[in-house]
Amino acid sequence: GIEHDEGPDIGGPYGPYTQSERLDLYRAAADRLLAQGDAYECWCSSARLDEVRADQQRRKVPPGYDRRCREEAGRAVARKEAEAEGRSCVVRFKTPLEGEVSFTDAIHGETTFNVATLDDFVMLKSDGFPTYHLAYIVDDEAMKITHVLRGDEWIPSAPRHMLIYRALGIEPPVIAHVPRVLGPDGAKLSKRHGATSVFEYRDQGYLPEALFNFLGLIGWSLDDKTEIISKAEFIEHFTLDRVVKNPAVFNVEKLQWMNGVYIREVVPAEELVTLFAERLERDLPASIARPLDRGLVARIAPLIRERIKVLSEVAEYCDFFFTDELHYSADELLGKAYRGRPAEAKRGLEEAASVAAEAAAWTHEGLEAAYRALAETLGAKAGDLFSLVRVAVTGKRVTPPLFESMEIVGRERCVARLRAAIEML
RNA sequence: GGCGCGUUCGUCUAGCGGCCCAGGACAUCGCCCUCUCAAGGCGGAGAUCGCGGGUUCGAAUCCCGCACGCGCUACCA
Repeated sequence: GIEHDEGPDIGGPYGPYTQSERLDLYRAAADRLLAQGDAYECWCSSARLDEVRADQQRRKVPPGYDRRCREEAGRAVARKEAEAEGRSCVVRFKTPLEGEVSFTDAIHGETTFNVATLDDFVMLKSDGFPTYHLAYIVDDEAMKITHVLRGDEWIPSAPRHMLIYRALGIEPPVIAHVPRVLGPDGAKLSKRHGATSVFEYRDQGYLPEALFNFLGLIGWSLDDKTEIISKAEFIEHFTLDRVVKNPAVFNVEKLQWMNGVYIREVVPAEELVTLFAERLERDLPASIARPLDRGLVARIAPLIRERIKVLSEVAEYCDFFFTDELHYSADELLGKAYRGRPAEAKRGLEEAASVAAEAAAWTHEGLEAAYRALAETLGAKAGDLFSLVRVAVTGKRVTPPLFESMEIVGRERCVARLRAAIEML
């Protein structure tokens, strides 16, 4: 539910938005830097670069480009080799050999780096495409971007960016490095932990609003107690200075709880009916005719909305409303209460069927009263009798409230199902 | 190897010098409610605020050092 204002897919006033269509812009910026003496062409082969790196590693020396092409002499040699081999060059930034760069991060505050630890990084690749460092700065300037928010793994690159901004005479935008979201094991989110894509959460039945709320509260908080917050409130209150600096572990259990809250308390009833109907049409056995009866779904919704946390649970909770094909065993039917006493169970079911057949009004209140009375005359515990009826009518031991369910299933089908249970015993 | 970032209950977080022998939420445990399951109500357990020094009458909050974790160190982003 996060919408962007412009982009390659929806257009906008600052296109083109595709990098391959903006190559001239990057080239122009690189040329300007070249002309100013803030950049130089590097003709070194990747094979040589690999060697240099391997050697540095061996000598336990900080890795980085050895600047052979930084001076005219070295560059001439490299160029000759390259041209003989038909290779072209890259453009590297000519990082000052000493001094400091500092910038203010909206979350981390003022940070200063010693430029001596920076090497001469590539800005324009030999295929004419820019690296991220050049690309985002050129694009953001052209597209009038005001804020750059990115993962904090980018912090070490920021001083390079400051050097480019300075050389290009661009006023840097607000920059903020946000902490990252980790998997339960403290490592970065990956397939191992299941869902790494928002679509997986959508498929499991998490609502966009809930996921938005949850993600919004990872690394940011409104105060010391707010947990449920709408997108509108979020937009109204969000400030970068309340973003935390430390990484967060993705707590799926809390997401689950929050999704449950949205299902039972936040999403409007009519909307929920649509959501449930769509989900049921997808999850219920193909043998059940589509489209599903929305009126029926609407009656069921209030019964299950407070018992599920994710939409994927809906079908297993209420399939018996849609089909008469119930699958349960005699063991399940008898349960603990009637184990070894099928005759008693049978008697109870027979009486229950009569009560159902003869009940004056087919309402859950009336049914409940009648069944409580029946339990008493049978000398059975109400709960035990109800469980018996529950399995007979729904095919399972865990269901929405029994009498409300029976009211919806209807008298005829309930009686038929009770008789089927008796038959089975 | 170098550079950088981070460190409050299991997890997400509040806290920005005294209101904190640290508050809320999820999870967990117990009780209540109850036709099952949930939901709900009440209550409990759970953090020597990474460690060690300072500064101060007073530090989770300020300063320094260390430890640990993570990141970056590509003609990737």
